[in-house]
Amino acid sequence: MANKMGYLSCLDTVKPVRDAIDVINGKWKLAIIISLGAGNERFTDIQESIPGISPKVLAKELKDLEQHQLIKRVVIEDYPVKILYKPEPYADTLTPIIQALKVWGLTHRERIFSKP
Amino acid sequence: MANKMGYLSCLDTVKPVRDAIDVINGKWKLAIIISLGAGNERFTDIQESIPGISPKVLAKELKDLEQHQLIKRVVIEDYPVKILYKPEPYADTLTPIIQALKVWGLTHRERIFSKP
DNA sequence: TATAGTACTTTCCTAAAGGAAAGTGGAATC
DNA sequence: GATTCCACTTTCCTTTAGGAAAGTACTATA
Repeated sequence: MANKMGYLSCLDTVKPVRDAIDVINGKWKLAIIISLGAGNERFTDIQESIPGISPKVLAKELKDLEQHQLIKRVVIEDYPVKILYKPEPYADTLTPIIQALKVWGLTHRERIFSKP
Repeated sequence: MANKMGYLSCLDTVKPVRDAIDVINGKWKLAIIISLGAGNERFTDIQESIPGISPKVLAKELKDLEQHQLIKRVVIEDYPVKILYKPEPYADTLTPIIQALKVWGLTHRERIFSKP
């Protein structure tokens, strides 16, 4: 039996792209990964390195990223206790995505400012 | 004067990445670009090629993408009138992002299913 | 004793995203 | 005359994202 669809299938690309988007969705997740990648480890440092993020949102996104095994929360039993967030090696696999978005964002901004 | 920040700056990456995310945000925009890239042009074809998308959402996202000059809406004055959506050349610049997301999505899914 | 820092949580609120279902208006087809 | 196709729109509703501001529990420091 022949298939009856009049449209062209694109599921082999749409589905994995959607899977990726479901993990790194929202305004903040990649920014947090980038900040950790730059070396920030403390809650307050991460917060200050990302302009506009509130502590509530940061706390929630950190939990999400931990669940996806992209970062880990490390408790250092000093006095006082220190809490560090570190990227897991798995977070490195996001580098191509971050790079592609960075390049595109830069040229897009150029385009917008150069042709009004 | 020295700077007083205790955190590491990552704005040179965070800002362009956020710019890009602001354009391709949501669950559907990249899927639509992919569908058009695969050759779908008609509203109903696009809708059927992307499982789960509703006509309301599709109509809204198409308008967004047109405003960002990533696609164009073409009216063909036949009887009856035909409406075609075509990707602009600028949409091709998203290919590296789509590719990176596709690759990541595929390996992520493998990872999830192979290690429970 | 007072102030400051750390890592959050809590409350309250608004806006945006998005799903479900039905409807619309024309033209074509049965 | 009725149904179907196309490209949407409209309405209603729920969920999610996210901002603002204040609070908390602990410790350290002046």
